[in-house]
Amino acid sequence: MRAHSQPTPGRPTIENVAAAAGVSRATAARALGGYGRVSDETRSVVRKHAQALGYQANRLAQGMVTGRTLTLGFVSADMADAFFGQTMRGFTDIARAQGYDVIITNSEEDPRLERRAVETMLQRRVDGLLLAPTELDKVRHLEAVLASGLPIVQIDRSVRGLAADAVLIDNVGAARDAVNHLIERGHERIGLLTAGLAEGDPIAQLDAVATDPVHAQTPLSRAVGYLSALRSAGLPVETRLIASASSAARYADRAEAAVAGLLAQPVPPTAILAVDGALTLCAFEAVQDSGLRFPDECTVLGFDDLDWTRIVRPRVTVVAQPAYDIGATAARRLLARLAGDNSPPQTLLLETSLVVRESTTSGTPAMRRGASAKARTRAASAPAGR
Amino acid sequence: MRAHSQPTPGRPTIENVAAAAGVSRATAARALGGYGRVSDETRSVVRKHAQALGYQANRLAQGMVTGRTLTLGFVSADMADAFFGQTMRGFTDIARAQGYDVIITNSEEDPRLERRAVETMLQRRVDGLLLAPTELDKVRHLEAVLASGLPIVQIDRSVRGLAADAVLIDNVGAARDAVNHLIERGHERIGLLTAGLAEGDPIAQLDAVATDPVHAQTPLSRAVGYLSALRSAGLPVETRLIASASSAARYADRAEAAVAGLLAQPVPPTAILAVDGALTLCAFEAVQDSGLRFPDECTVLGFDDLDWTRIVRPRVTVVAQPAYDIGATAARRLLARLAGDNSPPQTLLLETSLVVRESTTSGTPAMRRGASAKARTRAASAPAGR
DNA sequence: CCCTCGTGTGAGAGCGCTTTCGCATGTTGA
DNA sequence: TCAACATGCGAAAGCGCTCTCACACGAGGG
Repeated sequence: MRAHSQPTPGRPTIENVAAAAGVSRATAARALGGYGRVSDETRSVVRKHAQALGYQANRLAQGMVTGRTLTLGFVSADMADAFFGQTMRGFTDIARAQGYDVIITNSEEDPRLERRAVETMLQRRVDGLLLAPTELDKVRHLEAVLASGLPIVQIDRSVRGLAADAVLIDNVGAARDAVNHLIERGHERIGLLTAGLAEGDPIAQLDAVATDPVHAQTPLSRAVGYLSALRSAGLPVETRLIASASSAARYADRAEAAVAGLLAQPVPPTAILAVDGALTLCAFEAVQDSGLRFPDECTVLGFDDLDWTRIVRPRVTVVAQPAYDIGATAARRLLARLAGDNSPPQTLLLETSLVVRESTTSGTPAMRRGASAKARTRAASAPAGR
Repeated sequence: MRAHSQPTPGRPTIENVAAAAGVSRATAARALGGYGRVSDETRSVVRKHAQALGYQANRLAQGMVTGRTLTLGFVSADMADAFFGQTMRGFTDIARAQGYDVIITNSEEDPRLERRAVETMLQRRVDGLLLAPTELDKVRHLEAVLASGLPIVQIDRSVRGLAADAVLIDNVGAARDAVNHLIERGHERIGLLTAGLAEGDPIAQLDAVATDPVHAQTPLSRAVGYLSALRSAGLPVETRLIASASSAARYADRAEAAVAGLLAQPVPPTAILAVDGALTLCAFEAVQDSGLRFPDECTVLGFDDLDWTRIVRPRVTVVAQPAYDIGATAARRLLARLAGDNSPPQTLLLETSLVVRESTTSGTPAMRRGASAKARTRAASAPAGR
């Protein structure tokens, strides 16, 4: 009763097209799919009828039989974030050019959500997966994914021991360069605003991270660069110049409180390095509200070249990440894997650039205060050695 | 040869699970899918084996037979844009909570790309579609989509005569409120930075838009609100106070040139209303570079409450759009349609808020210059009447 | 003139799943 | 004790497509 009274309950199928064109299903499929052999005449007839019927191939069915869905998955941390927004754009631009569409989800930096997201991607039979991993260790579920033959490309961070490509920046080097720039400008008392440090001695933690900074949370790798630059320059490393927002409430009040702590010291830093976009914003606001003259008494050098850093006056020197290129490069890597490239996993480090602006060059640099601060500092605390 | 020697060429199927559990395919499917009748014991046995095998249901196959893919499509204009980023977030958050994943594409405001994107979504058999339409007229392809039974929800703009839900803001009202705020603060010479006006008399164009501002490009609807506020207040409307970036290179140099034109006038405006996030940024930078004192000699009131508007000093008064809520509301609307709601199409107008900051309240308002400017203006140009 | 070959086409299997239908049980009420 | 029914399960169809295989046909070589 229900079976045959609805000849076209939904959308036209290739069967309908074939019937209209007076050929078999197989021929119609060949004509539209562009494979096998079909005469030119048949092809154009079939196409005409497909057009007339408004036929749209069912990609689910195609995927079932070919085993390819022409779909990629992207497990981002937060797609409303500027960095990931740019990355997504780069990724989808390249993917689309090759006929791939992208399913995008947020992990919100929550391992449970990430795991669920990856499962969904598997169920949807994506051809490849882009991932900003939340956990950098003991990630058996990702290894299982790779084992099943699904290529993964990581961005922004990279899981230790996972045999998957990664597209990153040189976090340690970028932070080191930034701090060196501050040192060249005469700063000797440089604060750090990072995220994800646990309770206890931050320097010990960072030295632990330093043994393998590539497989660390981004803010910590950058913190390692900060430390390294100070040490190379022979500057003392002070625990109380290191502030960290808990990674849980990373972008919230914790960061504000952390910076406030830095600035409320008897001898505040003359510069603060903030290691991601949100923290940079936070540091800038804190300095602005602290009563210290920006940038003369205390300046900020941040990560991520967001709009506001070049809008405020004086403008803010930042480490710019090639976010779009990270996405684009990751897409190309993934597509290469899909095309059969099975060379050993690569970790690509993209170039960052230090965008020097007035916050670190304008007017009187912090040298004057820096010098006096330095004297007091030396007296107050023993140089933090190794 | 190839047929049976590879028992598990890819991932385990429900057949494998059934075999392992010693039941039929049908029973295994029932146990895992949570439909039909299965004994508790069988269910747990099947689940155990599914777990052990790492079974992941094939959503393609499920989609084929059920006709539902649990996938939604989102044709955004530019996912790297802050407004759309927030909207996406709201949309996906709500969708995911109901088990839906989202395929996201950019139209780049290009009708051709939009059309192709919509086609892809159809081929992928999405259950519903979210769209920021690029063309607001003669959109037969969207009508065809609706006719095929696929629900569409529009955001940010709305196609004339399309029987689909839309989640928008009251652009005219928001702009009018903004301009009224400026007028209350004593401004009488208010410039407009919009986009998408063609060559020729801008006022005539806007009056045409005013007959149906809901189905107009967002910047133009807001321009209509600007005009309306000026007229209600009895202020003259001057063509040369209206600047427009071409919609093609909307966010590029054209906008800069347009603002520069505004500011280079013998008697520049004391305030500029910029009708979207990018234009606001542009206007702010232009004023900053113009030599005019901001905000005393010339201030800016913008759309979209982006980071920088509250970072710069003095901070900038803006019309804030509830971008996240737009996405979330649209998702709820779409899900309601999927749940069977077939009431007549709704157009939901979400509330904007005027975030008043120092750019329009600080220090000496522009009244002083405004007064003298007014005198000169009246002399120089006839009041632009209807 | 027959055999081979290339070309275009159709028949049919099968991708992994859901869902209907019917059958074999076990349970209940008269 | 037997009809009536609920319960759990398996067989099999079918979603829309791709792709292998076989077949029909005409052209060309021996």
